[in-house]
Amino acid sequence: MKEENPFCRINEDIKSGILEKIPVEEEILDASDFFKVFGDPTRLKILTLLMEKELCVHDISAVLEMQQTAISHQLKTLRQMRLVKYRKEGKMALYSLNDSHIKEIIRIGLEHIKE
Amino acid sequence: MKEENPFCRINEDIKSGILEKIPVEEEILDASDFFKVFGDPTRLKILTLLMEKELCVHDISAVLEMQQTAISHQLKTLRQMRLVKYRKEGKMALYSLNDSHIKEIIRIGLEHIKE
DNA sequence: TTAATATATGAATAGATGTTCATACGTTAA
DNA sequence: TTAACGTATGAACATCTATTCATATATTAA
Repeated sequence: MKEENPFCRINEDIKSGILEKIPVEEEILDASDFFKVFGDPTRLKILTLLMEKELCVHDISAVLEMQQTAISHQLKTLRQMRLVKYRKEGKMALYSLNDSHIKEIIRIGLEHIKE
Repeated sequence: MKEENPFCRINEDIKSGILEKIPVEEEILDASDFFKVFGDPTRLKILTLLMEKELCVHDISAVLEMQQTAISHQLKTLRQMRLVKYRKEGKMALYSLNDSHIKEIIRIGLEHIKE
């Protein structure tokens, strides 16, 4: 009879038991992509700005003192990840937050680092 | 007299007004580093595993079917960011979650992607 | 139309990052 | 001590990514 769990090693049954409880691969990949968005200082700054006020691209780049193209590229990422939405008003594109999860996540993150 | 706000552009007063409301540079950098941890699939898998159960390094690498060194490197990151803690038991290092924020953040992330 | 403004985007580049490989360290058993 | 196990770590490498530069698109005013 085959020996089981000789050391710290788990057997196949326990392994599949644990695997059943955690998110499937696709969910993990989607979630890590989602969190990755918050993992860049520029994007996090943009998000905290938009928590305060709807802003156009130029204003964001002015406040952050960064180039407009850099901001536009990051806004594209934020749009694709559905974290921001925008509306056109004349030449301007006015950006705002898309979703209530965002404020909550940022709040928890800021809380964590203050401990 | 100097013209103000000719287009969408904000002036210096509004700019500093907004800047006062968002986290300072250091907080942004710390928070984005914190979020960055969740932005990698391997680390997110490890965290969801540890949400279920205290585990040793070998078990984690067995369940995730990844090399032990890869897991160890990521555990180092997780330790440095204070997301996990560990205790030694004989040869083994038993890892567990360090902080209640973590479950909450992961829960919100998973909720977001299901929408 | 031309010019100015506001934004978007592709390509290039430099820097960051995750995994692997080799190896070292610490513990326990023989 | 030697051997096996469990873990950690530095270096190398390939991949990813954020910014910059050049440029395109769209809108508005002159």
